[in-house]
Amino acid sequence: MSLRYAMLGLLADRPASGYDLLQRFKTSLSNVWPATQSQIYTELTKLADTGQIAVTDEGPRGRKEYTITDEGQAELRQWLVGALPRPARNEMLLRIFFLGAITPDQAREYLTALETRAEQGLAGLTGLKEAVDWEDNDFSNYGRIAMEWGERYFAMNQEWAQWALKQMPQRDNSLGR
Amino acid sequence: MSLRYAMLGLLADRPASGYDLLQRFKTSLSNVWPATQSQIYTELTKLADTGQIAVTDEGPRGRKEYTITDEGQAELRQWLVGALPRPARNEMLLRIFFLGAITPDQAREYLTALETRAEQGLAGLTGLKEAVDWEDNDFSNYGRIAMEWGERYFAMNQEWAQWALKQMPQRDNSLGR
DNA sequence: TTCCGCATGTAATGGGTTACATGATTAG
DNA sequence: CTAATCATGTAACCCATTACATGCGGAA
Repeated sequence: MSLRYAMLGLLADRPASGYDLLQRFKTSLSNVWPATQSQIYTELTKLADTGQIAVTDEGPRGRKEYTITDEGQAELRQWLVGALPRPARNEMLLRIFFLGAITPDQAREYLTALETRAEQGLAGLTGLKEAVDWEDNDFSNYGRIAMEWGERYFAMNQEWAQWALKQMPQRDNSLGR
Repeated sequence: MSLRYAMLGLLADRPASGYDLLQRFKTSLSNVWPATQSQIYTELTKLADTGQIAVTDEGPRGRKEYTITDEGQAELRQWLVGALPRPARNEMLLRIFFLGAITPDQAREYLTALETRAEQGLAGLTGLKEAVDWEDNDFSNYGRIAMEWGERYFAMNQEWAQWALKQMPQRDNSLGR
């Protein structure tokens, strides 16, 4: 349901083709709202049918460049000021609840993997932060705020995973699975 | 896809009917993996068909109590030691990217609402922590670890929202929408 | 006897993923 | 000429949500 708004949001920043949008989803939005090629083109057609975007240019290879319309802008704004989204499912946490079904060694492996991922995620974000050329516009400014969330999120996860490992019974020398 | 494992996980803890599972989803798992009544009953039928759970008792009003089978246990364990789940979509963050489409005042409202929710979420968890009677078994132990994640998560969100509000241009006195 | 809670099931719709399918341009 | 990239579109399947639909049992 939010895919359409993600697309409207990107098109509000600047006009783009389906292919362009796909690239932007792969880079800046991949961690936040992944979208497939299939989905993007299907949704573009729907949005054009309902008049929220319009083809404003055509290029080689059937390229169609879409621009957001006033109706689309209004729709986007309505979404942004609407009720808070309810938090999504969390598979990573769900697994935690059931770790009693595997051995403590295996459970520790899981927590260690989470710690590693958090560490790498943080490193990745730090790299990205330097790679991006931050401009002085809304999109960049709010992008930085989103990135700050990501950094804090990864840091929190790393610390939590370390804490959780300390809660576990240490060193299980039993053999076999 | 994870719903089946959530159900297997609960049934690994103890046998239950669809109705029982529904209650447990509503209480302990609602923040982590919400599930509807409809979904639970449909999935119970599938799991029974594939032999991962079995009806081990029947009660009044057509009540069927299900127990996890060895095959179900194996399936659950395989999920738990499998590849790390990829992080889910984050609508709350997605909105951040596009806040430039609304006024700074409206954007601040959004951030304030996030802060409030984090604060309340933290309070709710603290209350829950005291309400639950923590036993000395795996399910309780890992439940505590999951709860700790929740506390840290809400705290992080609250601090981040406060930080984000400080980044915003202060006090916009312009009129109009 | 009446209401609440227990208890189960199905159907329609929408969104997401994977796979299938095709073809034009451009750079080397 | 050939490979990589640009570029779009469709179909099948699965999962989740909402709504519909029914009925028993126990307590007041």
